[in-house]
Amino acid sequence: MPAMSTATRARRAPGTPRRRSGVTRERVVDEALAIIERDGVDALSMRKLSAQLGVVPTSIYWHVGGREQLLDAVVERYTERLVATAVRGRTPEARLLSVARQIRDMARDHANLTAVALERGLSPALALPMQIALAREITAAGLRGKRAARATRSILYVVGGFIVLEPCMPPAIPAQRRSEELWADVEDPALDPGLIQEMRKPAELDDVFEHTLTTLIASLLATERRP
Amino acid sequence: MPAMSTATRARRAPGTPRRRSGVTRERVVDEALAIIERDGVDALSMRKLSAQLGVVPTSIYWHVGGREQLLDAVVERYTERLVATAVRGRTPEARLLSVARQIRDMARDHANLTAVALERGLSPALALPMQIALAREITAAGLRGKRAARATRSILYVVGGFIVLEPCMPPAIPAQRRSEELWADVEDPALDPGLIQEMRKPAELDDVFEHTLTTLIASLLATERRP
DNA sequence: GGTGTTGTGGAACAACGTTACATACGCACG
DNA sequence: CGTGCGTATGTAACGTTGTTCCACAACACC
Repeated sequence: MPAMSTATRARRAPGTPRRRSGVTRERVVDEALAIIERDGVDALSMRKLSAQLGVVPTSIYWHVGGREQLLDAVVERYTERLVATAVRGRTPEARLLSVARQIRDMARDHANLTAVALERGLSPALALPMQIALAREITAAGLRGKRAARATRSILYVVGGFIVLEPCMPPAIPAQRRSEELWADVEDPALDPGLIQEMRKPAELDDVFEHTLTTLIASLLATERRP
Repeated sequence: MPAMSTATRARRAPGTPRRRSGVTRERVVDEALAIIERDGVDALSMRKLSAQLGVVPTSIYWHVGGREQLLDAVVERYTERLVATAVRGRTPEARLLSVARQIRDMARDHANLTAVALERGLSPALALPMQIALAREITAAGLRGKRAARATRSILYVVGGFIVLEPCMPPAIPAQRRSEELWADVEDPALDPGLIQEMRKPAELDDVFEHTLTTLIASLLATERRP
């Protein structure tokens, strides 16, 4: 079996599918990717996938080595498809925020695939282009060396955190008490009443994202640039 | 079947186990929690669990309603066990950082349970005490109303992000190229060479956490307090 | 003692990932 | 033109999973 990611398909010129079934490793991975993107990882069953390709399960076991390796291949293919878009903004702060938003939007547009990629820990390869995009703006902002690296990682991890956190948030998972409702019962003299009142309103994740990153970026650039 | 979380166990005084098998809803949930905490969610199978309790699977299906509801019960029980520890530090910044660290450490000490809780979206109930702890320090720092709420959520979400992000990081998942290795091939004139050099060293998540939160907290308090 | 709720056990269903084995195809070589 | 070998597919099965149906024992209560 070929099975290996960048496989040497034996003594065969690469990219020649042939054979009567028409099922290629390419097609298997593509179909799997489509299924995952549409219905999530759990919806991907080797049997259904093979049926959808009009073959018996063992065939796709021959092309890709197993479910795990198939998922790896899907993530790999997904990574290849990601393209960088233009960075907007004039000030370094605005440009960094723009990159951060892009990363988050991209992850959100393919939530199911992002989940798989993160679950399998293939995030580094997936995140490298974004790291570079961030690092560019940070360099442009005047940060150097260790301080620049720390700023890059700070922003990257905070953005990544929001991405991974999103599927865990109430709107995504109903049938449980939301944070706002829990705050309704809170009475604490050590807490500002106005704060409590605000916490009882539902949290808009987008707003928190914007506010957090604006604050963080400003601070990273300011603190590090001056001394 | 009782099945419901806060169940009315029919006409029976609450807390009287009886019956010859000795298997109670309590014991089932406890055992499930122990298994998950030790070996992760995937290691929890209804059959193994029942075998470990010396019963046939249908029994535990009677006590808890099914796997999903069992997991909910486990998370609920886990939430009850969480206790707040003392907050350290003199300045508001130090105290906030202390709370943030505590939240992260707590999640890390029970990584498997935290993962389940987040996966099932029961984070709000789990995070409420921590939200309150944060809100207290923020109130003490002088922030009020909407600004205080935004600061609370910013810190909470960043901490939560680091928690959820941790299992996705390279050390947790080997057998793939780490971020540092990928940076080895990066050559970009728009990037500070010192930055690239630093990015080639492995990232210490703890350091990033400390640096990010120190920066963020300082900025949240400073920006909001002055005007 | 009968009666009914409260549990337990046995057996089975459907679906899953995966494997061992046999078989058909198609190209390359003699 | 035939033959062989690697390539690709099909058949059948194993072991595991969550879950349900049904029968039956144990206890509480009237």
